[in-house]
Amino acid sequence: MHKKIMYVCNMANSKLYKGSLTTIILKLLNESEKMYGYEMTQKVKAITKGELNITEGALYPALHKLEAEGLLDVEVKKVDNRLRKYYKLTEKGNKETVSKLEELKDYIKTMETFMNPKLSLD
Amino acid sequence: MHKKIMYVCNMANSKLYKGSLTTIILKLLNESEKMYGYEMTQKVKAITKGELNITEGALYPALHKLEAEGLLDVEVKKVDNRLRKYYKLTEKGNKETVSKLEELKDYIKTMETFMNPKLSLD
DNA sequence: TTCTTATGCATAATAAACTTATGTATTAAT
DNA sequence: ATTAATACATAAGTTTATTATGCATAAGAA
Repeated sequence: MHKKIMYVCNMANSKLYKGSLTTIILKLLNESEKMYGYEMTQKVKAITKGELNITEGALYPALHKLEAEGLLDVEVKKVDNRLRKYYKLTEKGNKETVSKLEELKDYIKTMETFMNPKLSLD
Repeated sequence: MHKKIMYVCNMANSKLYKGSLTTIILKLLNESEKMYGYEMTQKVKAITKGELNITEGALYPALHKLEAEGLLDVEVKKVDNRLRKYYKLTEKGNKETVSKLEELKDYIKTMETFMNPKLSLD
């Protein structure tokens, strides 16, 4: 291994508020039917124009956890002599996706209410 | 102590995305000039109509940390024979408030972009 | 052809930021 | 008289991320 610093460009980081990652994964799979881990990191980067960077150290354990909870199914494939683990939502996963998306929407609405309060409650 | 279960009504919880609390505190002090801890928990509850409940176990350590970082100043007062620790923003705290609010706005914008992508990037 | 970057997975150590569960103490309400 | 509200605090444990590695193949640049 001749790796020196493989993390050079960490770009003033992307502040992932803890708790969002699971929702992000579920949302991706809700749209794409099936995806593999690396693909998710690239897609998130593309959609958010580089503002959100999912680290692999967070992503893979999160995927394993979701699988263990029965929210995801896995299917391993070999492409170009490299492994890919394709994940897709189970039925349980679909339900959880709905509630997680609802939860995020509520959170955003709440925080916006908080940031721009309509009436002062002093 | 005759305390049995003081946490009974935990109300389907309030999902505070980790990382938001500091921003919330700074925003409160940015508007109210000076506040004490318990007052913050009540105000947040009121503004968000009970959707956000700051727990004391999170709040007080957070306040101590912000003070240690020089973002807050403290002034202890005795009201009705009970202590109150009034916090207010320092100059450094004012600057941090601006950047934290900016950061939250960016996060919300990014997540909205992610939830409602304008163009499909498949 | 050799080095680097990109693709693709994984995990251990650490840190941050919470929740949960307590503890103390005074005042107000039932 | 007991409970609820006000007001602080902290320790233990959990969750969830970052940082730092590790392995392996393929593609591209030097």
